[in-house]
Amino acid sequence: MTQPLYQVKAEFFRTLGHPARIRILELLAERDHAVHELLEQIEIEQSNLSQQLAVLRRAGLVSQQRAAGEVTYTLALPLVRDLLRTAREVLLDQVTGQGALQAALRDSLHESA
Amino acid sequence: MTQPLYQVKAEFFRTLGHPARIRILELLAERDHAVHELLEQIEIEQSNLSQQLAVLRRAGLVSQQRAAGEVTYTLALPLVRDLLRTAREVLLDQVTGQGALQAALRDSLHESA
DNA sequence: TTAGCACCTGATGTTTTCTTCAAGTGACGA
DNA sequence: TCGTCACTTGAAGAAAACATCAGGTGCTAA
Repeated sequence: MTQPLYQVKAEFFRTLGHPARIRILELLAERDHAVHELLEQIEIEQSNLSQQLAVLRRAGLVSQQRAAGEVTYTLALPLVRDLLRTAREVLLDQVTGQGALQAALRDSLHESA
Repeated sequence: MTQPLYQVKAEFFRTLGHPARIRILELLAERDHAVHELLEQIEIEQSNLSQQLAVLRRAGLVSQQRAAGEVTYTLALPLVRDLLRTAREVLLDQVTGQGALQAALRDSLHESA
């Protein structure tokens, strides 16, 4: 019944691996949002948004609460903010090519190049 | 031609969203590994491993170098180590239920509960 | 130059994920 | 109670990702 750890991790990352879901999480990282607010920011159909929110709910990444006739979503795991920030850093690193540069530098320490 | 940022991010996370690829990255986070070494640790077929390595290569997450008749893979972006660590923290947070607890605590600061 | 090891690639059938549509629920005001 | 607003759910076809197989490349050593 217990899944291997690397499978849980993979599933977790796959949950983040969707444009709409990333946008949702980034918006929620700023502040809580009602569904209709998310809908304004993200150009997908309402029912599709609901589906994606359901995926995030099932994964335990967001939680919802109903109030004043609207449903508001919250980031269930505050640490996700850090994860998103780190991911941005990785992508920045990749884009500026510093990744390759650092690797080359590191190699030059124990190669004769 | 230029893809929206959230799509790039989603693609990035999707690349991490596979059990074998996660294992590869975690092994490479420890130290460089030759393909046959990876094969010993991960229970998939050789050709499948190659496919997954190709995915990681295309995504720019790993790089390969040939030496002494074997191909060795390296983590191309050192920051990926941090990302994997943060992801572990998030999952730990989720599992211990501290996510919900922290959220409740945070809420209790500006609600009257 | 041939053999063999280490690894990569392309094609193919299968599973999974996505999007969309249609129908459904639940709270609230008229 | 009826309608409506805000949102969710289920089903189904389309698209993407996977695993596997067969064949291929490149290096090394005999």
